[in-house]
Amino acid sequence: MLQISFIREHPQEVVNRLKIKNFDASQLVKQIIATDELRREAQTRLDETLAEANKLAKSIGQLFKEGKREEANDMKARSAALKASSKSLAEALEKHNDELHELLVQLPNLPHASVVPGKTSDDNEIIHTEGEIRDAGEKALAHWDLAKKYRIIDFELGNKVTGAGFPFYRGKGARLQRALINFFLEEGVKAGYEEYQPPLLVNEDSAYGTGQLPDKEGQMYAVPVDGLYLIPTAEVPITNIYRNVILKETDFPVKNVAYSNCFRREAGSWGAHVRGLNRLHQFDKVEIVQIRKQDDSYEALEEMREYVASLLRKLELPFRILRLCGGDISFTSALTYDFEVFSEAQKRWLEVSSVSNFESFQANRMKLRYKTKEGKTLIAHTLNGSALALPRIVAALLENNQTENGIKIPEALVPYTGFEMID
RNA sequence: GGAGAGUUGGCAGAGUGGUCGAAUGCGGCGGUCUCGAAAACCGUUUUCCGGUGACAACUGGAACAAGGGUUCGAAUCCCUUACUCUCCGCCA
Repeated sequence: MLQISFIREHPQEVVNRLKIKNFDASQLVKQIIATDELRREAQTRLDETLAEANKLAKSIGQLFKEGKREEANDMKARSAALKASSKSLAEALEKHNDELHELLVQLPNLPHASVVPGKTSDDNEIIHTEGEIRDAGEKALAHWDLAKKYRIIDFELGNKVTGAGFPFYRGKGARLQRALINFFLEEGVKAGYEEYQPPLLVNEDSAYGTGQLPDKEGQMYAVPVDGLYLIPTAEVPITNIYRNVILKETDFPVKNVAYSNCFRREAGSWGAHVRGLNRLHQFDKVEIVQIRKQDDSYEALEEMREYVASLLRKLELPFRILRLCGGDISFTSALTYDFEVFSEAQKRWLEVSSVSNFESFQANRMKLRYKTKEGKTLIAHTLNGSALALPRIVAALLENNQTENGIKIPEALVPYTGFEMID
């Protein structure tokens, strides 16, 4: 959510910058400013009425003490009238507040100056490519075939027990999952992140805080009887730690890493290109979250980008980094880097990580602030990134490392798996 | 799940209808003292929304778990919800 004060002072800039995201904000901004004006008027009138009522109540008390009962009773009548009008003013104010809020949440975050216009993912800029792409040859198997051949992931069994998109991992497949999770967490801790193990279900306030509600309600599994939601990413509980919090300067930088299962309904997004591990309803992911002061959040973003690159390097996977164009960047993000690894049997790039700076967009909605040395209270900046999501990493590891004798585990991972080959 | 008690400022903890945004202690910040530090002493210390004015300042309103109610007036009385604690039951 953008700050109302910013919109009020820079309406044209908001409209111009949102054009990069192919979002026509001109009407919305007009409505927001008009509603804000109504809201402030109502606030002023309510305050005046309440001020009078407060004064009156005080003098009534005084009169009672002095025994002037009759005068007091006269004033009571006036007070009652004030009460009625303050009530209707309060209702009007609340209505304006709600309306304003409803309008504000429709406005996407402003893109960073480096974000280029564009319509779709085809317009994303490839800013870095690294690693060797080998020709896996005609006989190369896709990961779903490899999974079956080595009996390490069982999709059919998942279908039977739960449904599509909920596979079983077994044997060395399960151990590979566990190894990757540990590897990612250990690397995160080494890089200065504090490890958290969050709840997998969150309440409505939390789902709202990071913007899953109301925008992406249909994407989350819900437990309505308890008012809870299954998290689509650890970002939700981890960022919500700081909901309604005012940090001190000395608390910075906040760097957290968390592993969680992630649950996504992915309604209506199934098809041939999402076979196997390419898209799941339940998957594993290690997430990094940073909270920064306003002046160094972009340094943090670059640091996170380099960190994610270092993970892929250690896993010896060929990857590239994209800077998302205005049309592909998310509603809440100001600047996003996507990481894709090349899957040699499918012969396509698979997105494995998304690293974003949300600037104050999330923090404003969550009321996450910090106090400067001078005593000013500012909205913090939030950033997060996958580091990393497992399924597509596993898909690429299986496909890229297949040999006649089995699947070779990258060296960096062997201490975690305890084996060098899946065979 | 049953019975009872509770939820106040960063923390501890007063406050049972008006003088309470809220005592006191601790912590934090600034200062005096000191070569420096500790101790002591002095001062200061929540947040949000408005208005005037604009690096300051002044001023109105709101918030004592959340929401609603009673009352001229609520931290204080009533109701609902959430959470915490104690005892019992159940249990990985």
